[in-house]
Amino acid sequence: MPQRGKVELKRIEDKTSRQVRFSKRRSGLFKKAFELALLCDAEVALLVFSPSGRLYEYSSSSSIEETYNRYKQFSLVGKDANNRNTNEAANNNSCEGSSTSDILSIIAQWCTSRNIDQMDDGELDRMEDLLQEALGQVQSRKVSSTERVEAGNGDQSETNNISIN
Amino acid sequence: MPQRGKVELKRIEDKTSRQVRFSKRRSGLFKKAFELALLCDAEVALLVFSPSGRLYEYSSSSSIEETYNRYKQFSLVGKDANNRNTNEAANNNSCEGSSTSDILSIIAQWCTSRNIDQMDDGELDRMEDLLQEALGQVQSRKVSSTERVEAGNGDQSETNNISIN
DNA sequence: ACCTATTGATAAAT
DNA sequence: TATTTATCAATAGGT
Repeated sequence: MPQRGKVELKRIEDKTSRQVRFSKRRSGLFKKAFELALLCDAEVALLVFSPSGRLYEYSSSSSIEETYNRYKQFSLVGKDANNRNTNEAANNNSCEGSSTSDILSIIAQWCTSRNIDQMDDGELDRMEDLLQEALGQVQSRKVSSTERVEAGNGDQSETNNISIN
Repeated sequence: MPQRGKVELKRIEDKTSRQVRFSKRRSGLFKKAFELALLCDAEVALLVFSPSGRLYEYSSSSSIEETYNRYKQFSLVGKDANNRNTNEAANNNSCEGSSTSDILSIIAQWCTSRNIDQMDDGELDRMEDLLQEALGQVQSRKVSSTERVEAGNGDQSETNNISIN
C-alpha cells in the first residue's frame, strides 16, 4: 500500500492529480482563511487563480478592494510595529511634499471607501485639494518631459508649487 | 483534562489566547497558501491584518499588485452577479458623461495598477483629463451646495451640466 | 463524490 | 516566546 498523506514539496506533475488536489487544498485554504478572520478578528483577503485561470476569492471585510487599499496605504507610509497609519495622510490637511503616487493612492482609497455623492463639504474640499495637487503634478511632469525651459525662467521647480491650504 | 484541539467557531474573547492563536493560525494559513501555489501551480495572493493592525502578506507571483490587477481585469469581463462594473469606463477613451464616482474609480484603478512615474505621454494625458474632469465636477458640486445662483444667469443648469443626483 | 489511513495543524500546558 | 504533546483537522490515494 502506497504512502498516504505525505506530501512532497514540489509541483504535482500529473494533471489529474493536480486538479483534484487543487480543489481539496483550495477549500482547505479558504476555510482556514475564514476561521482566522472569525476567530482572531483579523482582516483577510485572499485571491487564488487556478492553473486553468479560474478565480476564487475571499474577503473578510466588505470587499477585496477595501483590504487591498488598506494594504496600499500601509506600504505607502512605511510600516512600524503598531500601525495606525492608514489614514494619516488622508486626515492630514496638507499633501504638499507627497509624491504623485501617494496622492493618487489617497484619492483611490477615498473613492472606494466613500461615495462622492455622500461627501460633506469638508470632504469635498479635501478631495478638491487632492485632485488639484495631483493635476498640478501630472501637468508639471508632462511639461518637463515634452519641453525644456519654455521661457528663461530662473527656477522651473517653483512652477508647480500649488499651495493647497 | 480539558479538550484540546477542538475549535469553537466564534471570536476568541480572551485577548491573550486570541493573540497566540492568531500567530499559530496565521503561519498555518501562509504555509497552506504557499503549498497550494507550489504544488498546484496556482497564483495566490494573501493579505492579513492582525487585530492590532500589523500587516502580513504573501504572493506567489511577483507581487500582490500583479495578482490584484489580474483580479480587477477578471471582474472586468463580468463573470457573475456581484459585479460592479467600475472598469467599464476605464476602457472608454472619453470620460464625458461619466459620473464623478466613475471617474474617481478610474483614477483609483490607474493608481493601483500603474506607477505614475512609469506612465508614458499618452497615459499622462489621459490622467490629466481624468483629474481635470474630476476636479471640475467636485468644484461644481461645491459651488452648487454652498452658493445659490451667483449672478442672474439665465440658464445656470447649462453651465455645469453635471448630473449630481 | 465518498472513504479511511496517514500526515499535518494546533490548543493547552509548560 | 519556544517546546511538548494530546487531540482534532486536512488530505492523498483509492473506490
